[in-house]
Amino acid sequence: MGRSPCCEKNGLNRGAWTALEDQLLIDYIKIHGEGRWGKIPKETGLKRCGKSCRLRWLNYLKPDIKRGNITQDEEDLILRLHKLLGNRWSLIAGRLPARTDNEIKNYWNSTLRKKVQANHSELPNIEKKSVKGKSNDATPSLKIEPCLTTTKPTRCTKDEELDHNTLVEEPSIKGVMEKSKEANSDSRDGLLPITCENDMSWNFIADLNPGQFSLTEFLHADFTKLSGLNSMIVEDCNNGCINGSSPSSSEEARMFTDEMLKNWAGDSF
DNA sequence: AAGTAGACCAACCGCGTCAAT
DNA sequence: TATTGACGCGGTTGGTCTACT
Repeated sequence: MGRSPCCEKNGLNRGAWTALEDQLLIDYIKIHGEGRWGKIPKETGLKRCGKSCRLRWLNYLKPDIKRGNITQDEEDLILRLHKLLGNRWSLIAGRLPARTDNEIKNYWNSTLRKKVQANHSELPNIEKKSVKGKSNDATPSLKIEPCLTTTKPTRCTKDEELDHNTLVEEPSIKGVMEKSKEANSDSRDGLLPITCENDMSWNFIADLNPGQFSLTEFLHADFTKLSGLNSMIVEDCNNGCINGSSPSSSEEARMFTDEMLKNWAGDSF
């Protein structure tokens, strides 16, 4: 289907927003609330497209946004969530109160990725694999891919939401395991083996209600139920799921180390 | 002081999805 | 059922600042 441009580009301002533009947008949203972004340029006289207005509001003007000074706790959480969810910035941001997906994405790209790469370079057997058909050169390009990378987000359809709600109401590990088995049984397109990387059943973690947990609650959440998942991951990964390579030991294959689970679960683990 | 490289981050772009018609 | 507009997302770009030579 054809796709029309989001807005007429002629005559629109581009680049940094001015204080006046910000004020116009704030005033409009104060009166009319969020949404109907397409109407904003027409009704306020702003020479910006609706998309720009939305982005500006969500990332900078919204009153409850916290900017800069990402704490150690937040950084730890971003690292864990990124390992869990991949580049699903909006989901990660949903677990970090008052942080935007754009800020987290930028922070990851500018700061955390390097840290992760530095850490991985100290672990010679993990992820540092040569590209098929090419030998490692002197400066191998280290592409750190999270276990659950999905380059494009998948949204919940209504059916999936139903599923998700069931899981939330009855968050038993059994249900999760069965869901995982179902996912394993219908190999997508008949091509992809179900792996840590493409197993959509992990969305049950990704799709916990945003705002359901505060940062502190998330960090202190009861992750003991994940121990069952952890063993599944070990099983899957021992079958060679991590980016197609076989981990050298089951310990390396585990998404969550015992220490991580212990940390997350607290003393009750 | 001038030039350059790298880091940071705000904003833009293209695409997938949803909902209304 | 097909079409269309709007929204939301992740990836990318480009401007600005800072450190270094």
